[in-house]
Amino acid sequence: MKAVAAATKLPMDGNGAEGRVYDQIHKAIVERRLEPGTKLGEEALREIYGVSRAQIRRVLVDLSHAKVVELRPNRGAYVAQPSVREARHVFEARRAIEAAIVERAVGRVTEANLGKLREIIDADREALRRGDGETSIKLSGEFHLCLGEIAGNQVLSEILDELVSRSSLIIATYGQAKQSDCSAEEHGQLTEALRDGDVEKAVATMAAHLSHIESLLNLTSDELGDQADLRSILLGESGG
Amino acid sequence: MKAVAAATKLPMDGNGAEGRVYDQIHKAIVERRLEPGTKLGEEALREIYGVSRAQIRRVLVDLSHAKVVELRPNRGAYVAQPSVREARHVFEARRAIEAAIVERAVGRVTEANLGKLREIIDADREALRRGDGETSIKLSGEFHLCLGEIAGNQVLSEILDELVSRSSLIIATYGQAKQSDCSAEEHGQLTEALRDGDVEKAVATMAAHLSHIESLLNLTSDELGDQADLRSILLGESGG
DNA sequence: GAAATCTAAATTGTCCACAATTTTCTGGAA
DNA sequence: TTCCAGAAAATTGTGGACAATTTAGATTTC
Repeated sequence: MKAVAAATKLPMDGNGAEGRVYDQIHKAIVERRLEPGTKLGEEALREIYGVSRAQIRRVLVDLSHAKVVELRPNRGAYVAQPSVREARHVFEARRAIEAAIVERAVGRVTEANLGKLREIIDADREALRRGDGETSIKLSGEFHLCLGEIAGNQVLSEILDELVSRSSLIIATYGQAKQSDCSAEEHGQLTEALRDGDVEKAVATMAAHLSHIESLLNLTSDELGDQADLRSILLGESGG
Repeated sequence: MKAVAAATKLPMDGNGAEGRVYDQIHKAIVERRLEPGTKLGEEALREIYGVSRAQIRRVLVDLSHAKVVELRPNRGAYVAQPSVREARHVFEARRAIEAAIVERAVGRVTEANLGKLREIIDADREALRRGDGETSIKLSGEFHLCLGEIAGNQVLSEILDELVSRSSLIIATYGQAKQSDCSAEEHGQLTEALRDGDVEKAVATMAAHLSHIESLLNLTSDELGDQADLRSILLGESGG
């Protein structure tokens, strides 16, 4: 159950102190322990991780390339706050990329692969059962990355890695509090289609799945999620 | 005719000295003035551009994220040498990405867009006529990036930017010396399909076009192009 | 002569002090 | 009180000095 996350080599994976710092910050962002917009001060990070500021700066540059951190010149690094437009574009890109991945995966999937996928789905169901949304989201991402690995195209996998990470940030920004998560069920259907070698069904299921996730987001506002939330809360609940 | 290249904002575009250095090195690599595998020494670059070594290092990190430079720890920066496998994966990824881009472009293209595309094609034909392969290749890439802009999805555009740059490096590494370039003709067909709003034809033309480019490469060897070239030259021309 | 070993030079990696910029704090005027 | 200007503090940006590593060259050995 060690996961699939580190499947495709990130810029600095595990290499020395910088790799460790990169992994920890990246993980904290993707797992939504760091809220979008949070300032990542160099001195604070230096103290936390006990490395030099130069190393922190290098890590922040790498994280900014992964699009989970935004570097504002002379003003520091912040956990990225994807715009509504960016959110839509990311999901559209995922539909394109993952369609291609699923197409390839159908012709290459092995029994071992199917077992791995089912394992992730089961763990996801278990997490949902006990109300562990945190773990569920992580496992859901893992399912997609695992599919990327099965497809056997490193370039597509790396693109997918980035898009899945960004999706986490997007859900953190625009996800509704009360969110019925049907990922496990849809992942199950996808796995069945894969087992049956049914390309069309697999591709269609993936497309529907991604659109479903996107439809659960609050992407109506032109600005940040917070504002939209505020308005809908004030208009809807206390009746102005 | 200023081009479309700087359409999507790269990590450091134009910003200060670093942006200038980034652009110049990136351009030199993509335009094949720097051979794959060339060492990019920090001291040499520092002297050439008259900036500090720290700035050079930052630029090299950025270029490595763009996959046109490879950073080998403790050994320096080198112009990337894509493997055969990577080359195949890049073109496969391009088929996926550009199919999505063309799909979107069909519903959004304006007369002005079509004019711009035809302009690029005409310039390309003109370059080919006078045997200027250098310019032709650049314009060919520009055509694809322009299409990306028309599609209006920033995420897809940025992915495409990277893949087009990498394609240049791939062609530099595996392209045959004598290469019949039909890009302009195929770009013309694509533009017509776009004008007619014929999604299927446009997507099919793009897929065929990319496969055509890939088929002109020498991707038979398991290793670097140089070795394959050497063998085929020795076996084919002087008859061992 | 070829391979291996040691030495010297060159190159990359790291840290620290200082400069430049932004942010925060303070005080005063409307 | 609210707004604005100026000073102080905090933060980011930059360059250079030094350490660590790699590369190239010379010497020795078989």
